[in-house]
Amino acid sequence: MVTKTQRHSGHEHPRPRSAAVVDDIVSQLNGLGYRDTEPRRLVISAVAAQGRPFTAEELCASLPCVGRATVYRGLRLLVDTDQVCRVLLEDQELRYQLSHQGHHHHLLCAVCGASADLEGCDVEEMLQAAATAAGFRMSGHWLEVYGRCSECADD
Amino acid sequence: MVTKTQRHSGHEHPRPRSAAVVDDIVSQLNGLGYRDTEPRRLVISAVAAQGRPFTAEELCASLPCVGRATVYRGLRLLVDTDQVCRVLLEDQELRYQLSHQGHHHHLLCAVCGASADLEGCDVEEMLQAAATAAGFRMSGHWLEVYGRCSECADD
DNA sequence: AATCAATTGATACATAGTCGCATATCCTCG
DNA sequence: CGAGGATATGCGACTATGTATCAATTGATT
Repeated sequence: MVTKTQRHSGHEHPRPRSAAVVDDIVSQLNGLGYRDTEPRRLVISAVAAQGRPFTAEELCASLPCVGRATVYRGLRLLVDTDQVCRVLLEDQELRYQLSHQGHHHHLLCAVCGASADLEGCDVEEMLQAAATAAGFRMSGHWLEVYGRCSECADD
Repeated sequence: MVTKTQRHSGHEHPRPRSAAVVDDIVSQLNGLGYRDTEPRRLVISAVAAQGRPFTAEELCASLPCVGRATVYRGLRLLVDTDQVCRVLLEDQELRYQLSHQGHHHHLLCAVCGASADLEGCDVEEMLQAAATAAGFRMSGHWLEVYGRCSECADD
């Protein structure tokens, strides 16, 4: 377990993290013409508070004061604006996660559910080449990698 | 046992293979202890007759004489025994397709829905290395590649 | 042919998500 | 500051995709 509740002295990071994340997202949405509403903020907050990939229903459950449809709408908005990305588990279950912007892939731990970004992996060119060889013009791809994280690796 | 005589005339006749495919699948299932039933054969036949990735409901629709639950059960059995594989479209729609056995990936045409197997693409090692670097022990992955096939490539 | 577990079909249920619409809320403008 | 109108919310019904239940049927084995 790497993340702990950071009781931070306020020196190195001038702002409390999740609140800043929420503000940031809200202002981005604002720039796109979406209003800053109470339920929306609650949804974003809840999303930012999740430690690992979560399901839409989990999100609903964590927001008993917000209507289910509103949670779903908020989540959809976040996905559509690339603030949140979808993660597909090995058993086909669809989960969501705060996006670390830009195109990337996920490493998913089958045991604890943790997710890590796959760094330094450039499959793009390889896929491009293979697609071209098959007469396709590639426009995108979807990749998920499954395994066990270092903490769950011990059998 | 039905031994359908395979009339094969020279080349480019991609057609009357389906009966043989059905027999082959049925006998494989047989070897695993599953019965050879009429509805099951109908499902397998319908699967083999599909020209491209199909949805479960499409399959149901093409089999009005077979109960919906039976179609779903048959499809699940085929997936579980690796006779059929799942294909995830760009918009997250789940489709199915006769499997060409062994681990492989699909190239999916966004226009006509055709699918081709991705040959000569070995992402495995690359992913393995990246996963290891992140402290993961990789156990599997899921990859779909999207684009346009040669016939739909014309702009 | 008799047996009996596997299979089927109908229907109910489960899960994930969307839609319509009346009401409430934000935000811009005067 | 206080409308007014567009946007968003909440509710509940609805869709889509799939699974569970269970009585009735069927296929393989004897």
